[in-house]
Amino acid sequence: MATQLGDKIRELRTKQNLLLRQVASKLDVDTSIISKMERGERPIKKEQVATLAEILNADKQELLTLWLADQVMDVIKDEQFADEALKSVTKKIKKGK
Amino acid sequence: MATQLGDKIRELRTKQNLLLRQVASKLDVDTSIISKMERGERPIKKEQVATLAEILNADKQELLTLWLADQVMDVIKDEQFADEALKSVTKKIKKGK
DNA sequence: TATTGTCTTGACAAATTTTGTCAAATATAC
DNA sequence: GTATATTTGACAAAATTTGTCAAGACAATA
Repeated sequence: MATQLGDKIRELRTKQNLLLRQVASKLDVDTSIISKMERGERPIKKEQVATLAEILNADKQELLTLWLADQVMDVIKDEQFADEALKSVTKKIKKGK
Repeated sequence: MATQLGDKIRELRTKQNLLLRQVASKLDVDTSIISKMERGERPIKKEQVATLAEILNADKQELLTLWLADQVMDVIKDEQFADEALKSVTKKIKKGK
């Protein structure tokens, strides 16, 4: 249930002594949503990742990569042939597309 | 837009001289749905893949892997950091999960 | 060209899922 | 204890997905 990006955001936020409420207002969502995002209970929108990077002074590219990894993980978790499918996709994107 | 699984299904179906209508009735969906599935215009449900394998005398595992690869591809297509995210996920599932 | 059979397309409403909002419950600090 | 911060769950609104259907396009054949 936990996500890489959620964990990272919580880590960044607490290290900077920011309250959920403070991040929430800047992101323009309810406090409960941020709480759930950090704990992987609610998905984080891609556009929100960029905003979060600004709020938390983090590297946008790094957060976006974590976000994408979470998306992929969500699809392959509990899947028997995950490794083979991942290999196939990796190969495919390496050539051009 | 095209999918690996859709292409495979069409290939299997036509090689066996089966009509959309025939596959549709066995799968219990409208003809138009199969048409769209084959061309990647409609997603294929995981449960349907198993049924399709039976109908088309194909290897269930192979089709399921194609299905999963399509799911992953759907998430990472157009993504700038796809390669890095895939690498990260691959590493993560290799150690136990 | 008309006819027949196959496949494709688009529109539509029903069903499902996702989303935000809110209040109450819980936890943490003082 | 009080006060502040976070979590939880319920709920309706909004958005997306789903199946159904009829009409259109296409191909072969007479």
